[in-house]
Amino acid sequence: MAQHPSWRRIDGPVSVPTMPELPEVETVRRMLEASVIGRTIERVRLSGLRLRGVPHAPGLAAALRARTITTLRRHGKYLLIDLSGGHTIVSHLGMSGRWLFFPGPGSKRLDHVHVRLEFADGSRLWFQDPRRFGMFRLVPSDKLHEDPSLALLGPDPIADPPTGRGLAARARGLSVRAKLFLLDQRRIAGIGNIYASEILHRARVHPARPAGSIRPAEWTRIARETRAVLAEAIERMGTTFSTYRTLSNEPGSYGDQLRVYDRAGEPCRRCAAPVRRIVQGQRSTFYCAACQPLRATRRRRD
DNA sequence: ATCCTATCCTGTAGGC
DNA sequence: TGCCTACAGGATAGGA
Repeated sequence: MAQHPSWRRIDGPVSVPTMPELPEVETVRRMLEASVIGRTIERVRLSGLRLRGVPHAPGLAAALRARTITTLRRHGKYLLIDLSGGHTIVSHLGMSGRWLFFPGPGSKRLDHVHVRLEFADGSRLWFQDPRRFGMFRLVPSDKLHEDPSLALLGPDPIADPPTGRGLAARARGLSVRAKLFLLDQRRIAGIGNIYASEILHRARVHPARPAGSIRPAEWTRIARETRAVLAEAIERMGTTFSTYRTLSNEPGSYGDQLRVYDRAGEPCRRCAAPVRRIVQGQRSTFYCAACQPLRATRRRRD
């Protein structure tokens, strides 16, 4: 995959696109990797507000201080920031979380910043999250597998690309609907509401199909489109809606590629039938009734 | 096993 | 122009 220019080291204030699903978190990971590896935390300021309804652990600031960032990893939508001394920051962007990196010293007035890390050279890394659905926790690195949020996660589809055979095996006998199957982080980690609709549209599988009724050839398409959609979205630095943009940071451009998401009533890009919106699990699903029949039909080519 | 609802939150868009 | 309300959704707990 071609190295995107924005993944190089950044010289201006940096933040990253949302809405955060796997491709957006991977974009964050790559951008931070280019900026913060090897930096040592000198000062820590916390907002004191709860994230995801949970207060910061006592001693969090002290535990972060004097630690050096060694590695940035990702599993699904979780970003893992390894520190010297054997601890790892487990972070999740929730709905509105953002990481911001400022290469130089200075002060900036900004609302909803919950964690401010200042490095020895004056550069700064901030975690901002207006809606506070996000997560920022420090966990012993050797206990990550016991972490309640991480322990149950399914395979990451980038590290461990799904196959039709594998998905079909996991879906055998299940009545859960296709869209909710893809959304369930215990089955596959990283697919959110936008990409679930996109994957099923490209795979031509109706979102309300019971997972156990989906045929092997259809699972093969779902697996292939999962890999393709995620790879293309990462290439384009994710999906960004118009509200989000910063000075030196391009927004993700995958939004231009969306075929059904948020396009209710607009023509399907494949067959021009109007895109439909339904609600599954209290959230919107978008699909094309013509391209994604509710009943499996015989097709010329799969 | 699965479904449903509620919870946590604020910014945005729509109606009037 | 401003006020009000509905809506957006990731993870998770609890009840059916």
